[in-house]
Amino acid sequence: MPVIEPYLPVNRLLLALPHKIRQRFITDCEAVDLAFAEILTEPGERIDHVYFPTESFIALTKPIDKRGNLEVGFIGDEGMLGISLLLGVSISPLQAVVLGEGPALRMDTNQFRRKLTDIPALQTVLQRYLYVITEQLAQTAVCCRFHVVDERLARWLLMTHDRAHSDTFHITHEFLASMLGVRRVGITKAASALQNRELICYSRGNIRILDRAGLEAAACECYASDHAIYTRTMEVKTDLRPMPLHQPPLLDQPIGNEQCDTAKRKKSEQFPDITAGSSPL
Amino acid sequence: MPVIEPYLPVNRLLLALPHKIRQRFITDCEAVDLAFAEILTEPGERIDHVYFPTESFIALTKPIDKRGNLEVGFIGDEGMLGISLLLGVSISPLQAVVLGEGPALRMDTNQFRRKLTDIPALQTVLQRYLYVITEQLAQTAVCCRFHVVDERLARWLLMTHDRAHSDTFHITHEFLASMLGVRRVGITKAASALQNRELICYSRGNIRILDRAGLEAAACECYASDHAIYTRTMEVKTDLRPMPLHQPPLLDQPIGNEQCDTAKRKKSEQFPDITAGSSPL
DNA sequence: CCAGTTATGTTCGCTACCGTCCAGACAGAT
DNA sequence: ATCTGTCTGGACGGTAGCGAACATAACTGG
Repeated sequence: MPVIEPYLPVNRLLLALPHKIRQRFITDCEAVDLAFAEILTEPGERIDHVYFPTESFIALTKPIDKRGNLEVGFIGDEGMLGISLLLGVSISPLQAVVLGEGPALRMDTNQFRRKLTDIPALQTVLQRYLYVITEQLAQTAVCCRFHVVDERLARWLLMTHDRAHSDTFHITHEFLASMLGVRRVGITKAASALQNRELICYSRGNIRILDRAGLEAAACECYASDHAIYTRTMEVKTDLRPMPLHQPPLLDQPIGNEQCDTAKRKKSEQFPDITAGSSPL
Repeated sequence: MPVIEPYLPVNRLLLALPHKIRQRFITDCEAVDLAFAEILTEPGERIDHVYFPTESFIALTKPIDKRGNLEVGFIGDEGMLGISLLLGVSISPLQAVVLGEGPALRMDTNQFRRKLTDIPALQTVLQRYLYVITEQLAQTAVCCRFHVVDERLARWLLMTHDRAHSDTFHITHEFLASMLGVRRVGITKAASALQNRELICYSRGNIRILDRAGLEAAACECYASDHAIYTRTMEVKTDLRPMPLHQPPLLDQPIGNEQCDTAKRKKSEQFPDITAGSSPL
């Protein structure tokens, strides 16, 4: 029984904008449909558009010496792709690949930079979002070092569930393996374990979340950490009118591609689903 | 024969400032001496001061469920501690612990925020620096996942060498183990291997770099990546007069502590020592 | 110079994951 | 109905790192 929450298909970062400005911003965006496995940015290449997923979601991955990739970040309707423009750098640091097909809003880089200048509240919310991203990167490093595949897989499934707006989604073991930086067999084994515990069921790439609370218990504490940091940082109700600062000249010289705790939470209500429309920033 | 480069003991980020402004900035700082193993910030706590190391250097670490720490970032005279203030967040995301004792410049948080508003060039250079940090976090995640202790140790020694302004420094195996997130035994083994190859020599915490080029060959490509990203991002000669933007309200509510390829480079001259005074931003 | 502390070296069995290969199972196309 | 490609499951030996314990060695302060 898939329980699909009623929600507004809008990016939640944009909910921080005053209503009229938000409407204007959205109409200035182009509505696009992202296709599964589509690559939106490559590391070292120029960013042409920023993306605000609404029902789609995106993985940020870092390629590594022929041994495959490692996912280091998730972007769903709680985030955006292209945040480095906030720092005046229009070169993508990472690869961005579409994990969940669906609609997104996108905007031309130059227009986005003008919006940043014009809309203080946008800048504020994106600065906080960037802070969250850096926290998540550090969390990912720790997770990769200390946690076993089973826990990491559970975390991954939860993060996907949060952004998929559905209890089912399509991801093969092979794909999962490249996200987590392990062998496909490792995923098969870990996924079997989760299936035996009746937390998920899957077949030929179709995954269904059966027991979300159980999955949260099976995941490492990194999931809870990420969640806590997001809500703590983004949901602070402060006035979004800032003091004047400056915007730097854009750094956009394309470069080569050569670049290379929480105590275990007891109950799921400690982690309100960030996909629920319940918590506007 | 330790070769100590002649250099100006000033933080290199500040070299991006026009001379007079830089002098004023430095006189507005407090000169402090950092002691080994001193903890400057704890995750989740308020940032009181920002630090610009000149001859000291600092590790950014993330504590993890009782299994110890993991270092996710280095701060020497090429960087600063407290960069999250640039995003309007005065809560430290990470723990900062002094690795190399020595002098640093520090400034009160509020004064620093005023400086950010007043000095466009400062904001610009720090935005780029933050971009570099995020890249390094992603690199660290990948490194932790894919590379063996020997390579990671070599990388760590190189990064320390870059910031220590000396061929010798003091770090015990125990301490190193907590930085790399491995057992002390693992460090002992890896360090013995490096010593047998006559790349380093050490005794009771005193480490001396004997063969820097050899160490670079022994390290994973992450070292080269980090280096390349730093120089690419920071050394672009652009005009540092920006367009007007805004500064957000400060987010400073303290929170609990519960939070939890480059082709292998052939020659060392591809990696000019970033500690050399040679490359002002 | 002895005793206590700190730093390093070594060993044991154990586990998670590796690289590789093969086998079955299912879905859609011909 | 067979074929073909995709997806999943299982098995092989090999290795890096774990946890725990113990053994030196060097420095430190009486």
